[in-house]
Amino acid sequence: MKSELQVFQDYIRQRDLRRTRERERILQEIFEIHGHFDVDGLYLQLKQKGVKVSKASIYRALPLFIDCGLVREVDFSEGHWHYEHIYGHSHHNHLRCLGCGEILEFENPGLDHLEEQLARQYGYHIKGHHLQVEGYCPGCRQAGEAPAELNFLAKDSNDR
Amino acid sequence: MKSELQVFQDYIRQRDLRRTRERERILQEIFEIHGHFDVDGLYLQLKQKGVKVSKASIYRALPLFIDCGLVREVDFSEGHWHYEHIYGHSHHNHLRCLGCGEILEFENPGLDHLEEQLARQYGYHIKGHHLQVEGYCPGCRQAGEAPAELNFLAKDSNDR
DNA sequence: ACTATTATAGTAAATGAATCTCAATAAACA
DNA sequence: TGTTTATTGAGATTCATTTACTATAATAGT
Repeated sequence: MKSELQVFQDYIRQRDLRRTRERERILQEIFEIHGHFDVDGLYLQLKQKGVKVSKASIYRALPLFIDCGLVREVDFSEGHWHYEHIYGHSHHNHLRCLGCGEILEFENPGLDHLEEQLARQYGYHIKGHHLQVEGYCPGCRQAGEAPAELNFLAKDSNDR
Repeated sequence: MKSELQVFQDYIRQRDLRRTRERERILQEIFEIHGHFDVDGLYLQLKQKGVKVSKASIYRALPLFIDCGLVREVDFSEGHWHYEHIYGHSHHNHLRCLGCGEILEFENPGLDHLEEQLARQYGYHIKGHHLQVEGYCPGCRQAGEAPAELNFLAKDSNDR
């Protein structure tokens, strides 16, 4: 399998773009990160290592990485985007705890089938999907299970 | 079934909050909107009708509507949040065209089962999920099916 | 109804993520 | 080596959202 750097270089080559040490250093850093990241964290992490890259360059590089399938947007929370590198990982979705923010990853092959069905049904050419499930982890359940008097929305039995 | 106004009033009553004409007017307007909306559009729509409500009030009211289950965030695109009213509608997901932005709604009962499975597997108390499928609609397919030379990411057969 | 309390509205200022401008730099290539 | 032009960094800018502040008005108690 190509390395992420090779993928990116191929992408660069096929456009009017240029290889630069900044972009490749940013890409390297992203693939050294376990889990999710945001622009600020990435910037600080590079700074701590003495790598001089401006935030503007990070903001400019991310759409390229996304466009060539190396990175994807995970979610927009806390007022900004969170990303993850996806190249070399099988597609997965996220289960997020609304209490502590913990994020678990899980796979759901059933969604492939759903995509096929949607493609047939609506004539779409499906590119992908985002699925995020939210709830409270075992440790946060008590906090999450709001006091009964707040359950004014008398949902029916398929309440989830 | 309770009206959305009643739901909101119950919610208000059970907190330290107060009923105000502004919030109830905003809520009414939201439920008159077909489809998705954003703060700016909602504000203009109210303005056109001669309703004087500040954007700040809209921004302050939305979290309340979301908290009591009347409204939900749909996605963050074009630099701001999009919402929809959900009370009285069965849960659905979105198929969005990356070309023209068209949004189709579809249901997927299979996700209920997924939620149950995740609850069992990880001990989570699941509150809900967001699923968004992306692709190109029949009219935009040609634009979306990028020139072959750009498919440098040699994906395998489960490419979707 | 009158009063006290305090949540809420509106306005404008503040915040902060993301984008853009522009001059200097450095890839790419003849 | 020289030319072309994409890219960088710094700072300014934009724009959605939040906040501070003061006036208002909703609620509860009398």
